[in-house]
Amino acid sequence: MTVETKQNKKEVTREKNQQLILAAAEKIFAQLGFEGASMGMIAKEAGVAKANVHYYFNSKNALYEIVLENIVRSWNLGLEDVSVEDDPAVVLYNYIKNKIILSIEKPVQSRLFAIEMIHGAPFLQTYIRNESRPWFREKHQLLQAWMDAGKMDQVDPNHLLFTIWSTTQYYADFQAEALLLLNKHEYEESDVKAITQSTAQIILKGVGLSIPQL
Amino acid sequence: MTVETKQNKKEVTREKNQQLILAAAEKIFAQLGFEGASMGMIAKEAGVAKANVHYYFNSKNALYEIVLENIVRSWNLGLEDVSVEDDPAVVLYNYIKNKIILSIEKPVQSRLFAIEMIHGAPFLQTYIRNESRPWFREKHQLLQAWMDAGKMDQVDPNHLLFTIWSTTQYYADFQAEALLLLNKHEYEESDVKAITQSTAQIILKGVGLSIPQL
DNA sequence: CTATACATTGACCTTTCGGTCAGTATACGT
DNA sequence: ACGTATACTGACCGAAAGGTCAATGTATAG
Repeated sequence: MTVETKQNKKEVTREKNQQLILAAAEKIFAQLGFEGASMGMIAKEAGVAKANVHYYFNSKNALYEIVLENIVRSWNLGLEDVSVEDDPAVVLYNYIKNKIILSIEKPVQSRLFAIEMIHGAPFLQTYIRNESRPWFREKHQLLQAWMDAGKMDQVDPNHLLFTIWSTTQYYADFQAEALLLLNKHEYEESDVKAITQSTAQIILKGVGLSIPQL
Repeated sequence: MTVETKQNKKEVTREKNQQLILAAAEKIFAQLGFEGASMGMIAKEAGVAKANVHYYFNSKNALYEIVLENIVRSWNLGLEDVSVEDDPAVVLYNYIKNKIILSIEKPVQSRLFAIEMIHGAPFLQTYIRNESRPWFREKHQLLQAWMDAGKMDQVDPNHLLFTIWSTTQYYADFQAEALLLLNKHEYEESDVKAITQSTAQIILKGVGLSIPQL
């Protein structure tokens, strides 16, 4: 028997219920917004009593904040170990591809983040200021270095990043619009391929790169 | 004295208050979402009694629906009188430019539409199915015709339209994020120019066109 | 086995919401 | 000037929300 495998039943239950509540909260919040969601609905979705949700997470505000920060932490990844030496075409292609996959697989999280931004980032303001901004500046410099080295066109790095984010997140946030206009009930595997191909083609060619051969 | 200038005071007041309420509703709904907004807040913002809001608009649902439909009607413009004979570079550049101007000038409306889509388009579903879809198909054919004529690259027309929408609306919907990362309090005239330039450059070049000289 | 600390819950409290209504004020037609 | 249709409002209602709490159940330590 491996070490550390043993956990007492209380800890297991605690962990399980917290995860259950967090998952339920993510879903309900994204579906109905912060005000539209109720602690009762979250409790029901998680399969626990309402008072028990308050036992683990003091208030609705606290629960919402934890859900949001979890999401931001998992989304703010990508472009981590990249240097000026790398090929921008490969790096950007993979970044776009991963963002699209994330949008298709975790649309609920993307939408929750979008709602927070639309409302003016009341909960995430300081997080973005302190955590996202340094990351953003770093990537700005990386892109600028590539441009200065003549590896890609001169484009405002800020807006290039915004363009990548907006185009990829669109398929999660505006899924309802996209599916209605495409006359589909859900994205299929072929759609994901087409989205990735089209988006990468436009953006990469748009900055003087071409889709890398894999 | 010009004809038709004369209106009785009641009609004037009626029209004025309705507009006041609609403007207030647009603002409050966009700021707080449907559930977050309250009829009391809308009344206060409009400077009338809550019961008076119900006098003009029967229910919160009805008010929200009217606000939404007004927005969609004014946003679904552009690309109207375009034919295959026109230059895609000019047409797309103007379309992008106008969408960006609209996003900067009416961010509240853009956000309200975004919230509706994020929630799965509960109110606008039939409108999009019946009104937007034919428009969408038409523009799809227009783009396809340009591509078949060799006037621009072969790209999925659906995703090209989605790309234009997402990149332009980003600056309204995610204004909080953009401004925080750019370390600004509001967009300036120079930003609008830069946004238009960068976005048009990437997208137009991305589909084999170049920014038209005006 | 027993005591204790933790987990869970139904019942309850206060506040706020959408909506109603009876009554008052105001502008217009006669 | 007067009566009527329209505009407007304060007061009120039931429902539902977030949150609290005392009481009960349950797993672990000694």
